[in-house]
Parts: sequence; C-alpha cells; structure tokens
Amino acid sequence: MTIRDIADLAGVSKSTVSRVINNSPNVNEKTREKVMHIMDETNFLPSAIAQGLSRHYANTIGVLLPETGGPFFGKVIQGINKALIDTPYTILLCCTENKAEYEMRALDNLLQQKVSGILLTSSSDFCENESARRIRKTLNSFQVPIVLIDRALKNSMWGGVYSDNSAGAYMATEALIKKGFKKIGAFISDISLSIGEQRYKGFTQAMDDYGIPVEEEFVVTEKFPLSMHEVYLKTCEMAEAGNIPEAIFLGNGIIADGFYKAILEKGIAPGKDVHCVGFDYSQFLDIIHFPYSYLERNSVLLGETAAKLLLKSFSDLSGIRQEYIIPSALRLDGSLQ
Amino acid sequence: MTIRDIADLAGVSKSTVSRVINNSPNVNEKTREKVMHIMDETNFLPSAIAQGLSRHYANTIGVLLPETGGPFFGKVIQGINKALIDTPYTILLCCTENKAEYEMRALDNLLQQKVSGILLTSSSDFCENESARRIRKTLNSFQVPIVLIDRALKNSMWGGVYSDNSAGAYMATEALIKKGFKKIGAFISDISLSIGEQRYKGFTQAMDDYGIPVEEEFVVTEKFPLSMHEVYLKTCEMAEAGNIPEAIFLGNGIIADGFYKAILEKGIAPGKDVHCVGFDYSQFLDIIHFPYSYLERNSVLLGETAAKLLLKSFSDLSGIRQEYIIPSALRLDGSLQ
DNA sequence: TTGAAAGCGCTAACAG
DNA sequence: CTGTTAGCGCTTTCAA
Repeated sequence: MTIRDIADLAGVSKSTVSRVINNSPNVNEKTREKVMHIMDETNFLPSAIAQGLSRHYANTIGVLLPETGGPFFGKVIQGINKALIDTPYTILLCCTENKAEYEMRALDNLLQQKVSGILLTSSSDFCENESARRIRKTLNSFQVPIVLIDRALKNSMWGGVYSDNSAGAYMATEALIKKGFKKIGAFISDISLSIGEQRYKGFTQAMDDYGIPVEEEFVVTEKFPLSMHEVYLKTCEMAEAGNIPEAIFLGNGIIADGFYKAILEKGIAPGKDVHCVGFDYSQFLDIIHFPYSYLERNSVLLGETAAKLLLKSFSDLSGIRQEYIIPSALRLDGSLQ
Repeated sequence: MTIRDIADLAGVSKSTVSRVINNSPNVNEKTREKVMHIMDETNFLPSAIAQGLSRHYANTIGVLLPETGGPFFGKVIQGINKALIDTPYTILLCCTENKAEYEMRALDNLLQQKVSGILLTSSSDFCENESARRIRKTLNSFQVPIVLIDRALKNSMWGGVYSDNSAGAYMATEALIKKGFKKIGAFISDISLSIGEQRYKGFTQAMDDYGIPVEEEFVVTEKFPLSMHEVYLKTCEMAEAGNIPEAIFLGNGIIADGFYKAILEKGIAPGKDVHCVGFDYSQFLDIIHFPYSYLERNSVLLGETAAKLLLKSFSDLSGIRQEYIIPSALRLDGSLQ
C-alpha cells in the first residue's frame, strides 16, 4: 500500500495525497476529506524511509549515550522520550560503553541514518588522544544540530544541558562547612572529564571561600571513573590509617556506595562519626533510614530539556548556542540540618 | 557524496560501487580495491535511508519497552546493544510508559520506519480490553519477526525470552519451607500479567508440593502493579494486626522496598523476626549488610538473548517459535543457609 | 487547486 | 566481471 494506491482509490494524483499527508493548505477541503477517509479506512501509513529519502533527512533523532544500565541515563532516556512522544521523531539509540571507538562508529552510523539531530553524552569528553580528536572533528563537521547532555565538550560549537556540578559540589561542601566541620574530605573521580573537574572545582572553591585548608590525606581524586570496589579499598585504607575526616563530600553515587560499605564495616557511624553529602538520591538508604545527605538532580528533566532544545533548534535556525543547567536540590539529613 | 560520485572517481558504474559496498563476490579484486580506496579517502558512507527504500526494510530494530527509568529495562537495553554492536542494525527505541495508546502509536511508528524486526515488552500483556486486542491484532499482522521480552503475550505467534518467574518463585518459597517455616506469606502484584501470574503459581505450587497451607492473612496479591507506598501501608496494617508471618516471598523489588521500610519502622528484624526472599539483587542492601535473600536474574543476558534470537530469525526463516528462559540464581543470606 | 514529471540514493535484474 | 536500466515510495517544482 503506497500513496499511489491511495491516489487511485481517491481518484486523485499522488501529489495530492502527498499534500494531504503533509497538511499542505493548498488542497480543496472536499478532496482532503476524501483522501483522509480512504487513508483511515485502509489504515495507510506513509513509508518514513521514502519520506526520508525525499527530504534528505529521517524523522529520527540520534541519542548517543555511554551506557543505559545505571540509574542516571535510563532516566535521561525517559525524559527524551517524554519530549518526543508527541512529535514525529523517533529515538535512534546507540550506547558506546564509554569506548571512543564505539562512539566513532555510532556517529558514522547516525550520519548514514540521516538523523535530524543528535543528543550526545560523549565518552571522549576532555580526553586529548587521537580518537577523541577524530570524534570532535566528526562532530564539528555534522550538518545537523547537536545538543550535549551532562558532559561538556571542549572547543565544541554545540549547546548543551548539564547538571550543576560545580554549584552542587559547592553547596554540598558549604553545608558541611557551615555545620562547623574543619576536617573535610572529598572523593572525586573523572576529573579528566568536565563533570569531575567541575565537582572538584566546586569543592575547592567552597573550601577556599571559607578559608578551610584542603588536607591531602582526606582528599582522593582520580582522573578516571572509580569503581565501587576501588573506593571501598581506599576508604578501608584511610580508616586503618585513622584518616577518616569529620565530614566528606562524595562525588557520585558509586563512590558513595563504596564509601558507606567500608565505613559500616569499620564500625564508623555515618551521620555521627563522619558526615557525608553526595550526588544523587538513593531510595535504599532512605528505606533503611540511613543518615544520608545528597544533591538531588532531576535526570528526567535533564533529558527532556535537551530534547526540547534540539527540537527548538530545528525551527529556530539562528544557531545561537544555548546552555541549560539543571539545578540540584540539597537534601540534608537530620544530622546536618 | 553518493555512490554516483564514487563511481565517477573510480571510473566504474554505480552498480559496481554498490557491489563493493555489499560485498558481492562478483567484483574483480583490482576494481574492489580501487573503489574501497576511494571510499576510504572520501570518507564515504552510503545512505542507510536509500538502502532501506531499495531493500524495502531499514537496518533498524524496533525496541518497544514500557519504561527505561528503572533498573531492569536499562540493563535489558544494555544487553540488546551488546548483541547488536557488531551488526549493521541500530536500535529504534520507543517507550510506552505502560500506556496501551502509546504502544499502539509506537507500533505504527515502527511499521512506518520499516524496521527489520521488533523486540517487545508489551504493556497490554494479559489485558482483555479493546486496545489490547487492537495491539495484538496489529502484532499478528506484522510482516517482520518479533521477539517478546520478559512478558508473554497470550495467543501470540511469537517467540520470546523470559525470566524464570514460576521456577524462581518456587525455588524461593521452597528455600523458606526447607528451613522449617510453616507460617509463610507472600506479596505478589501484577497477577493479571503473565509475570505476576507465574510468580504466584510458583509460590502456591511450592506450598502445595510440601503440604503447607496458604494462610490468607499472610498473602497479599494484586492484579495491578503495587507501588512501594501501597506495600508499605499494607505491611504496616499487617504488623499492627500481628499478621507478620515467619517467612515471606516478595514478588518484586518495589514490593521488597515497601515491605522492608515498614518492618524496619515497626521494629521487626529481617532475618530474625521474619525471613524474606524476593526477586532481584539490591546493591544497597548488600552494602549495609542487610540480611537479604534474593533471586538474581541476569537482565543484560535477557536483552542480549532476545536480540540474538531476533537476529537468528532473520536468516533462519523456519519460523519455529522459540522460547528461552533466563534462569535466576537463588542467593541466600546467612539466616537461610 | 491539481497533475505530470523529475529526482532523492540506492539495489537488482538483465544483458553483455 | 561490469554497465544499463528500471524501480523503491515519497516530495517538489512547474505548468496548467
């Protein structure tokens, strides 16, 4: 069933059917109704692929993410989906598993698929190696709009939607300072990525602003992602050396997991022996009434905002580069209020 | 840049370029190399959309899921991605938010996009209402292979990959019985869906097989999904009425959350006052050394298996309907070992 | 307001 | 082994 068949059934030409499909105003009301009726009756749906070839772009949006298994990106997808559900666009999803090579291939793939736009959380981010450069080059040569999600891209020409990493880290650290703690530590990973860099900046900025010295034995930073187990081991070490601070900023959820696991084993009471603030809510800690302060970020909103920004850039071609920061709310448990 | 341009640069015809692209054996080695070289140099990638129109189907696979925000489906996507990463197929993702209407629209959308196959977790499942019927009708009229994920579809002609719901529930219940408990309860939702129905069957079957009577005051079932809060309230009620059993089977992770929250508040000690087994691992409960027994299911493998089954059905057109059950491992905490 | 015709970039007989 | 040709199903001038 093609527009040819519909045209024959309606006794009109293909062009007219096409006009009806595309809501062209230049169609007689009677004709439009007749064609619509036949399309309804026959359950006709135009081939998106043929439309795509004709229009030079598909009504798909490429979504390129490092992973989907964790709690964060699943919610981001949910938000993107929410923003696209009443549009003609469908999500073309690629996961890079944080590998630059897969990212490169996925980008090529999206190019081939003639997506109308791209939502991207790059795996390369701040890396300076060869493949990262290639990726950035490819990105800058893209003919379609791109909106970055959660991770900025150095020297990029694209807008983006981000968590308020530095402000969040600042707020969290500030809360600890205001509570009167002097020995304040931090666990921050990915500082070679914008996301980690900013969280680290937020932390040190707050310490500086309040004149609290950053003591090295309480601060752990790592260029790359830290696994829960690595944090666990490192914390155990710190505990054995008597280096657990009065209060600590935990850079992300995985870090928090590893940290809590270790201190609980070592008999160090959270909210008492050590006061913690981290990124992201944990329902489980809530359930067991664990004293847990955190920065709540709205990941669904992040995805939704990014998708809307992309949609806007389709019609508004001014090309002005916009950035949105999705705020985090600081949720303090009783011991810090 | 099209195959026309490549053809001109290489001094051959479009057909030859097409043959090279599609690895046709009927190309002279010299010619192939020349064409390949030019494609490399010019960074040429054939338009997937034009290929699709010509071949009558796109190299995309429709993935239709109820949601992506939770821990389960994110992992399923991860598995699908894993299976597809070295194939020419890309994921076209639609989330239905468990709404039959969105599911219907998404299905139409995938039809239009001429996907090569579909991976589906239906929202309608066992429902018997009008839209569910329409969805099933649409599905049966699909010309492309479909593989069901996690939720079976009554009277469907399609294969699928499922969690071992009934065997899992049986194993879990059996473990409680073998430990000598007589007052055994259960919390099971979605019993109007295959998934809940099967878990309920597994539970009652085990009770039957061991001659333990099912006592109503300890068993809560619900046709629809139970929210954590509903379970929490119901458990509080049970606790106040003195109806907390010695042991209990918890039908899913959300139920477990609500149940634990309530008993912890009521001062009932898990692993001591009441012994619990549920579906799905919880890292948080692990971290805090919470006595927690569970059925571990491999959601990534589930997605991966489904995608592989779909790929297989592309080449092997025998149309034999296959079903895979991904086994769960029973992980018992100290109090039940 | 409509139709004819060309073309989007590719594949796939068919002929050579 | 290679080129010619005719589509795939739609959009979009251009004329009428």
